[in-house]
Amino acid sequence: METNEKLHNIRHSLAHLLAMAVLEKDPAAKFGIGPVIDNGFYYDFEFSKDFTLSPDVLKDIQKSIKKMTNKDIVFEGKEISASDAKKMFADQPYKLELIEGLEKDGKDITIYTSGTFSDLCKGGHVHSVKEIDPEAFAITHTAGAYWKGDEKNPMLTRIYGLAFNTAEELDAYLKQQEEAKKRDHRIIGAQLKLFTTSPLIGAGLPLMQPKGMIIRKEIEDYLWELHQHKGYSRVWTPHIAKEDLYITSGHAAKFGDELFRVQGKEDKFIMKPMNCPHHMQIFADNQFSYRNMPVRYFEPATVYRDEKSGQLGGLTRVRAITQDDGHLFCRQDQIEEEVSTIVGIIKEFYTNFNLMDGYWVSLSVRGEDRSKYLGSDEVWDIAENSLEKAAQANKLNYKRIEGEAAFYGPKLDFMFKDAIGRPWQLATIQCDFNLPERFDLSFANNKNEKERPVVIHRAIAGSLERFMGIMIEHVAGNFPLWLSPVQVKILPVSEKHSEYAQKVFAELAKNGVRVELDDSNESLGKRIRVAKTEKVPYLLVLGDKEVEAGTVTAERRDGAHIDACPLADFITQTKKEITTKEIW
RNA sequence: GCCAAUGUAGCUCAGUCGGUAGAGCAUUUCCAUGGUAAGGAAAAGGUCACCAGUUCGAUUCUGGUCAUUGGCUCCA
Repeated sequence: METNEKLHNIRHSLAHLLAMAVLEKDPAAKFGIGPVIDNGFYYDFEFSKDFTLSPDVLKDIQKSIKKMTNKDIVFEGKEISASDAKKMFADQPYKLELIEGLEKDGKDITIYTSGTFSDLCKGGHVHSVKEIDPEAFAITHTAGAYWKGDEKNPMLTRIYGLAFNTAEELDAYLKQQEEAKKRDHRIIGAQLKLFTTSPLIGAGLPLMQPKGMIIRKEIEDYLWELHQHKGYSRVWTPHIAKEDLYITSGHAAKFGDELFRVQGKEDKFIMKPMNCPHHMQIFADNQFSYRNMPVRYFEPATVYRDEKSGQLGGLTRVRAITQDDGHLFCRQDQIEEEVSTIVGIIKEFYTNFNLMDGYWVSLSVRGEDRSKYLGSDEVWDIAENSLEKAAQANKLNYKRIEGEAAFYGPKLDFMFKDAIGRPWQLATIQCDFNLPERFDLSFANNKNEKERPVVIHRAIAGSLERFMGIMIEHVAGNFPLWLSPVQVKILPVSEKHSEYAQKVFAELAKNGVRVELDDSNESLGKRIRVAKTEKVPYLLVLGDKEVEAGTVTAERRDGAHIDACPLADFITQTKKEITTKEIW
């Protein structure tokens, strides 16, 4: 705890020093705020019009901060009146705004002085900047950031810095960042030829290469496998629909300029941004009774959203999103059981991908601004309570989060942590009393009256693109056998062994193993190297020994060896590992 | 969308203070028939992202567009 506090103080003090250094370069700079963040600190500035913050200037700033840490600069704090503070920061509009805010809230105003520089600040510094190790911090990069995080406000320039107790910790952090970069799904995706992009196709519209498509298809098939015996039916809906559909559903008003619009010869269409209204039309085509409920539809469907350009990247944020979408229509008294079934599917799915450790669930409910949501308080209360009960019944590690609900209903959002600890929102279960109302959906209850069904929206993987991107990074390209685009690669030692290699290849392929044969005109060492960089799970090197004995010699990606294994045994074992989705 | 950086061969990158470009890997062909992480040689490959402007001349300078990256904002 004490070391944490010290580190916090170092980072906070460095933010002050950063401001001091900036002041040397641009005496007329206006100051925003300079808080401590994970791994470091930042400070927001508005620079003079004629000042440019070049990379060289940034280096100079870092140099002058390092010099400061040699001096015995001491932080001294004192409480002052609002009027004094306003005088003191008369030429600092952002500071004035902060002072007025503090004054309004009746809070104390303190300033901290270090050398010739004073800043509005509630404290938490080192005593003297000499305590800061000049080798344990770095000014890293700049970015634009809206004042107070509101895009209506002016954009300031944010300077980021890293800071740790020791130079070793800084080094370790930088190394870890490098490791994370090697896992980047955009880099691995290009190396392993999983997907690509083209400026002619457009931003946020990645294309699946054959190898990427194998992974995607396996994930999709697995998802369907988890649903097909639980009462779900596959449906399919077109990619565009008339604008009226989304006016009725309320999505047109909600999504606004994020909708891709398609002008037909006569009608206005919209590229579907979600599938719910479509699935509701499928439901509406039937005369269901209470005996038929729940009715469950499943569709891995691509939807289109015109996300802001600056928001797009890789597979994790795209404009063509394929959801493993499902909607089920049920009676109110069935919600809890249905949610439990879905939770079961989610647990099985994520356990199999080794992602269950450290998960948590957000029970996302309405915020204070009720104008953002459809429907009455009464209906929302029922929906929120049903989800909470289901969360409790399933012993989910959940937290209630205000203001995170969908506009039509509350949700259970599942957060999972990947191999390097980054959290991702993936699965979601949403309870909806409102869209059925808008589309006037009904079934016949046991009194033969029309009753309104509840709709549960749910996605397990969330988006296939995003899930795939996360998986690539989670396993760093080392896919489990069942997901690997190439499961086994055969390398004949020389041309003499080609015939046997062909035979082994044919046997494996016949048994449904994804197998490649590399009999190219390259040295064996070269072909092994290529196979390793492709992260192929099993490598079979076949030479005189194997031909003679009719066996295979395999090396597993993790280094395990299988020597002189009869071909039939290798096939049986590989097939078993594939069907059980074994992870090693 | 906003702030900024970047864009040279399929990939990773040199280079040109304005006179139309080069390496390694990959590709193709030939030689070598190789037992666990790069055998050798040759060839081919570029409208220097795109479009304007300045200039005798632009890959290089200026402006715009597109794309990518890092942030901010957003993510039903």
